[in-house]
Amino acid sequence: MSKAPPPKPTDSELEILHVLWQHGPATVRAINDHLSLRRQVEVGYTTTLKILQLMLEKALVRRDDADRSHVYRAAVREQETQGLLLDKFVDATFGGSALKLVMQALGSRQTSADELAQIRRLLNDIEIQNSTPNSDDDDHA
Amino acid sequence: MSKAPPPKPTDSELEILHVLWQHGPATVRAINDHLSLRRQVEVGYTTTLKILQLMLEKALVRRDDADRSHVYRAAVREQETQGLLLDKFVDATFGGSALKLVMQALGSRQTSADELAQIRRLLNDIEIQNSTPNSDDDDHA
DNA sequence: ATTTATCTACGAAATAATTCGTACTAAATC
DNA sequence: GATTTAGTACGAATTATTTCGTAGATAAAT
Repeated sequence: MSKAPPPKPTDSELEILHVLWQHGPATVRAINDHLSLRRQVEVGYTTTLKILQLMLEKALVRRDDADRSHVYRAAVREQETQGLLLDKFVDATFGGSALKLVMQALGSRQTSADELAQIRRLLNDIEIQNSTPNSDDDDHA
Repeated sequence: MSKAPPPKPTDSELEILHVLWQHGPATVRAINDHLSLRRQVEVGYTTTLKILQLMLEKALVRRDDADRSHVYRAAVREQETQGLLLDKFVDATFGGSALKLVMQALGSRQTSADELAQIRRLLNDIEIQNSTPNSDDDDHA
């Protein structure tokens, strides 16, 4: 055995992952600049560097150290990571019920007609898939 | 100024709140028993006690210390607390887009026909409200 | 009346996350 | 070539969270 799955990123790590997902591979300097923009208080350069080094150990990022300025890039996918975090969050906050989460998200918040339409479309897709055990594997009654 | 809103509960605190929301006011002993059931490793009694004492300071719970065994009860509502946590989570994980969260929650997970129906009903309600600006404030009946 | 059990209070260790300072190295500039 | 600039590495302080041990008090049991 060799590959443990990458662990859940912390808040700071997630913030960095967002930058990498959005802008692609980047140097510490570039990442730090992005972080400092989206904050009220600037982040210290070595703080960002340190977190990236820890993320490297955790295999959340990879780095290219061919040049003096190392270039970091995300080693985990956005959707997968969000899904992982979502699972934990649903368990901890909504006792594992994704339905409750969705109801809360939609109910206690302003949702535009356009967004509602997108969700309806998704619901339709899901129902089609549920009622169409199209090929080999799936539920059999 | 006097009332700061109660802060975001930590994971352990949230676990205790779940017990209180579900079972109502309870002693440390009773809470600790519930926690120990839902775990692989038992929780130390004084651990639970300590967390409850911290929660009291944070105003997340109240306590009745008339008897020797103090009785604790939640001081924050389930929905409000979940909403608070949800907001933070949506910001940190989905860049503030509740839509992305809902799509992810519904898309990457098995959702039953019954649940889908409930969500549809909710969507209908929301659209009715959106298209019916009946009056500025609709609170209190 | 002792002893035992149960409870609260509190100090403090262990762990994790965040932050930054300092040392060192290498490139760029003068 | 010397100095300034920009980078990495790493130790360590700080803060938050979780955990538990121990002391002291009170009730219950013997």
